[in-house]
Amino acid sequence: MTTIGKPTDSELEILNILWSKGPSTVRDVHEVLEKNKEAGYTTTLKLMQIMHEKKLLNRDASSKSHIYTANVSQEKTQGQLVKRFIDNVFSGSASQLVMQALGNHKTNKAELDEIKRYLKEIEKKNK
Amino acid sequence: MTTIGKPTDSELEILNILWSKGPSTVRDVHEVLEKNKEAGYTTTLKLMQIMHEKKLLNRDASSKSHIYTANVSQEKTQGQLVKRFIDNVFSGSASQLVMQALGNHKTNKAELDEIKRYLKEIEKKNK
DNA sequence: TTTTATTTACGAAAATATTCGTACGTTTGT
DNA sequence: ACAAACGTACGAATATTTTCGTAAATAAAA
Repeated sequence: MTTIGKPTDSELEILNILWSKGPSTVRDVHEVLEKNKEAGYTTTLKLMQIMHEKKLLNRDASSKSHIYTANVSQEKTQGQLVKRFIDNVFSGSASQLVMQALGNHKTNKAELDEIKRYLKEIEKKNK
Repeated sequence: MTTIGKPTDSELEILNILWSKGPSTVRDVHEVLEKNKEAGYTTTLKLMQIMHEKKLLNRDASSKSHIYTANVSQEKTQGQLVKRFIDNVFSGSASQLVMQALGNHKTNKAELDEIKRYLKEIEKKNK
């Protein structure tokens, strides 16, 4: 298994767009990015080219406007990022992260219920 | 209130040491760092000097070996990092982060119990 | 066809983070 | 007093990430 380096913040923004919108051109992605921040078109282009070199993205170059797709799964990437984050910030303690996340973010009832359901599932499996 | 920029990974390593060991000299910190990775002494020194400039650290320069302490609280810093992380990686959904964290990290029973207790507390407050 | 717009490729500047060498002062040991 | 060890200050080299200008190719419009 080849371990892919941590995507940078900018790369993650692009991955998020591709995960949510599916196959997209540079312009598609750029238009979404522009909603939230100033950015030049060639900047987005360059980033996506680099991500393609790094195998973070696939591209179909058969038409003039190349079409990019994420080449890493959202779940797996999130998992890697969470693991690293827990190690860096909470010395490896997942429960500390969980409590910090629940404490500061005013979580609503629906979310809490979902988490409780999830906890029960885990406990069932652990038996 | 002055918002302090996100500490880099290296800075976070140093903060973690200071949070756990309390007031320390550069050498103290450096010896801990060395256990986990190659690092030159002046590199650690420089980092801590920069962190002092940025007001991340306090220092007492009254003795020859300056004594540094963290100038940001662990809880608050972790909170800021968690918030940013949730925004960047989970589009603001704390519960998604929680489930991802619980799912991948094989959490043991003691930790799960602690989390359940914590959930109950939150629910009580929300009433 | 000629011009205009769109897109890729590419190099390099700018910004940020990390690492280290060296000078110089202070303390410690001989 | 002298040398060795230790510590800070500081500039600069590296590395990494982000940004953008410009040229060349292709497509679309006039």
